[in-house]
Amino acid sequence: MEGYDHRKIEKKWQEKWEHEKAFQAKDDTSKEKEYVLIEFPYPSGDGLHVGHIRSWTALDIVARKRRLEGKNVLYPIGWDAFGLPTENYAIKTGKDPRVVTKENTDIFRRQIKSLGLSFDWSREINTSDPTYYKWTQWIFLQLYKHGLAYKAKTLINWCPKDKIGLANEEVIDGACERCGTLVQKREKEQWMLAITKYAKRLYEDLDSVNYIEQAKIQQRNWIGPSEGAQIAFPVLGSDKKIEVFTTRPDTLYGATYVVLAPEHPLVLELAPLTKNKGAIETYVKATRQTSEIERTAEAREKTGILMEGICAINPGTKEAVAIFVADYVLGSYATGAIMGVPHHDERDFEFAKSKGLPIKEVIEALVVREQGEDAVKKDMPFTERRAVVAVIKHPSKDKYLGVRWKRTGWQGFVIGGIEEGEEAQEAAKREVREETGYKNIRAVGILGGPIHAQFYQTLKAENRFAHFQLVLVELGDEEKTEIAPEEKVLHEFLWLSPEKMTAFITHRDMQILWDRVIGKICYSGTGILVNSGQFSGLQSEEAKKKITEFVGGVWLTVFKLRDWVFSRQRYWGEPIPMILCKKCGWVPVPEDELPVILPEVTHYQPTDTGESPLATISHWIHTTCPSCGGEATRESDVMPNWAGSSWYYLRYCDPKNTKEFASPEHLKYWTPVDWYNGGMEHTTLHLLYSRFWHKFLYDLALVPTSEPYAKRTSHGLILAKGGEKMSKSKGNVINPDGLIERFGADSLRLYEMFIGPFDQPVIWSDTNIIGTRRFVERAWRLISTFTQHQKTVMSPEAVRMMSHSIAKISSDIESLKMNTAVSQLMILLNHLESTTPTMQALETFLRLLSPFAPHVAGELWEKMGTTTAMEKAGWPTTPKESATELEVALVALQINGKVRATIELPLKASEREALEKARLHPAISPRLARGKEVRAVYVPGRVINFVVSDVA
RNA sequence: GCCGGAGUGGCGGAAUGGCAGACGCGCGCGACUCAAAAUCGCGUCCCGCAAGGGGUGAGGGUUCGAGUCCCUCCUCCGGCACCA
Repeated sequence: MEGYDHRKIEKKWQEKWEHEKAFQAKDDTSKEKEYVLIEFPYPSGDGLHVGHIRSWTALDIVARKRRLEGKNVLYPIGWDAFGLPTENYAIKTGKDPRVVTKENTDIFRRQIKSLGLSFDWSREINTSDPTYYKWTQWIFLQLYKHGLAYKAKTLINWCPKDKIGLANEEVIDGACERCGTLVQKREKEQWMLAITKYAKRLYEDLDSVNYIEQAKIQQRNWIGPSEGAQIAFPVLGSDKKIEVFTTRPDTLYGATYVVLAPEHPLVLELAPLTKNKGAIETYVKATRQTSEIERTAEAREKTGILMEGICAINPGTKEAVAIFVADYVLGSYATGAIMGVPHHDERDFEFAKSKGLPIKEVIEALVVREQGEDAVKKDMPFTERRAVVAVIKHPSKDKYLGVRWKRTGWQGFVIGGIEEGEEAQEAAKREVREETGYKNIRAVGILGGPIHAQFYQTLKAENRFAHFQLVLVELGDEEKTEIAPEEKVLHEFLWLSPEKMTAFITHRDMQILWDRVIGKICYSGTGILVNSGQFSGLQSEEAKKKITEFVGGVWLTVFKLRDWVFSRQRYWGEPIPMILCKKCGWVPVPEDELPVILPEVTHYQPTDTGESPLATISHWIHTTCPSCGGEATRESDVMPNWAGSSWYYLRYCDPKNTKEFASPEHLKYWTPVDWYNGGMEHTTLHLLYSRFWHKFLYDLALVPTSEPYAKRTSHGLILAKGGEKMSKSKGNVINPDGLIERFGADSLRLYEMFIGPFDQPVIWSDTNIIGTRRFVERAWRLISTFTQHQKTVMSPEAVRMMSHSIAKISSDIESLKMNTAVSQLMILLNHLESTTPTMQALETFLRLLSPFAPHVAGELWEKMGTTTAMEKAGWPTTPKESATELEVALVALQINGKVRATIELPLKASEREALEKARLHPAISPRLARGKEVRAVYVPGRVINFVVSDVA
């Protein structure tokens, strides 16, 4: 027997696949296609990461299975080559980024091939290749021509030491990634892409795609729609209006001030009308210099400045309200201005308190019970009741009396109805005496206004509409009188500290009242309007629309999503194909002059002014205007590295096309991507950006589908020891080359699939790879010693094992449960080893193994001397009429849910037969005899459970 | 704070509401060997000699039966975070 030599075998098969172009996708539209995609890598100097292997092997298994199933598979690879690390390396070494990229992609290509990944190398693309970025620039021009690319002033991250603009991902905890200097904000004109125009569609169309739920949720949160009203507050003595956005127009009558964001244009317009213009301008300036960490620091006190001498009119109350400028209001969200409603918004409450502004209650809480046995019954009238809630303070300690109702589990306070003509305080005293027996009530006071609750009163079988008044009761001492016995059994009492009480309370209405006792006055929920003119008495939902209408406001949806800052003051990216003419303004480069080639430079350092190194190349920068022929300059900013990756999956369909980014025929055949796997870290940037570009191209009828990816899955990260991310700087990166050399690509592939649930993060460990290596060796030993003397007919047990394995592995691959698929392969091999397998069984095993460990499977297949080529043999399927008809199964016998024995029973056994047999079992019959059998449950093929009372 | 995900042996982890710990790593014992490695066999949740009992972050609930479903809470991880 020849030993298993992974080096020899893997080299042989990799050469064979390369030579035969085994994985080239044919543009053969007569065959059913499958487009399987992984995120193309950034070719960093670190080489391939074990994390790449996890994702790519999983989809390689999918691609290989699809080929065996007869599909025409496109599984492409390329390079997302533009980007910061290469540029930073170039700055440090002076080496041309093109050369660095070439070196790195060579390393990646060699490593990928050594893993036996079945990529179609004939479609390899590179985003930094002019034949590729020509089309990236072309798409940008289309965006510009359709009004989706525009220039705007934005704040960029500026490192004052390196004198360089930083991308968000280079800012770590508010400091420059390289030198640690605190990052400042600097204003700069930048190209922007109007992704917000697509916000609604990007949000709604998530319903039409098969993404993992978490990715959908994250994108939805990121896009962040929010419905509300835009309401104008006129500025007194001026024709200006402050437009605020609010989701709670029902609280308008409680708006006691308005706030403008420091960036709001009205700030500078209104400042001259104020008495403190200078101070306002100083505040605005100061905000801009505040660093990111300071601004977002936790528990930071809200700052702001009053615009003295001017005020606005609350369109509801018609009263004058103060105008503030404060940086807790964001300039980039909604209208950049808010109305301050301190009583019903936590942030406004905090601000109003620090500025001494009026706090006005306009909503009384209404809690509607919607689930559980006391949920409001629809179509049933309400009976109204007034009630008191008595919060009783301990005579000496800082404790309050908690009440637990034994029957329902309701936990709260002493509570009771107010009788006809009774005062709330009187009612509270009476209830406290009756329920608790406390005699010496020292003080009683009403705390705040009423709150309301709607629920179903189970005892009386009616819908209740209760109005609670909170009464605070202090005791003189702990002396008690005996209470009525029928009261006594109803509840128990506990003295609780304020913290314990917060956890003790079970119902929301009681929680709201308790909040008042511990000083939380602000209530941000909905309820019934008060102090709101003609709207008083309405409920929040109804009042929202009515008040908006009354003050001439607009009901609309705003999004958290911001437009995409598309400029980078860098070198290693696609030049933005725009020209600034002194006469004509911004003029796009004519399409027939594309690509605008990224010129070679001598140094890659950005300039002191923060402009791209391109700005210093005068022969490139100075050009003529395509429109008027006059003097003009090129845009020196480049695109972000999200640009090339926003459409690369389209280029794979037709990578050599010089006339179009891809031909309509090829796109029609190959798109959409059927299965796209990538990291969760790309959910809100890359994935959203490419959906945006795709939808834009769809609107121009250049792509056939409205969504690029039909299905999206995600792999969990592979972490280094201690749960840290692997990075070169921490020196904890695992180089796969050594593992492939020692254990072989097949063992490594199997190990990465076996390491844990595919979608969860795992911590890398070197020791366990020995397990999959042993598995491969055992398969090798078993099959390479195979002789023709083997049995030719499978035992029923073998048939069962085989069909179960086929079904399990097939479905596990589809749901990326690769760890249990490998486990099943191991179980199957264990079985084959312990029996005398048939040739057919061994062949099926190899076909199941081949997507996971293609080299060794191919070699053993060949060794078996099978006449059909493995690719032709196809993916195994379970025989239609399997042996399940006759099957017997192990059935657990339980007494009161506890397993006492196991017996073999035919699947088809009737309940009577099964129970009869079970009752006779030595572990069962004595136990049945000792008690009284109440009932028996029979689940065929699974379990028999005897419910026995009074078992001794 | 808000939105997700996860808590199961020494470790990675299995388990359509139906025999908890599959499969693998590690460990222990044995076989082979002069010996070791490799390989093979057996064992390996906890308490107990055993019979038996206990056990899936904690506490309740639903069910004949709960790791799995419901409620309350704790811990860890990820994302967002003054979004009006």
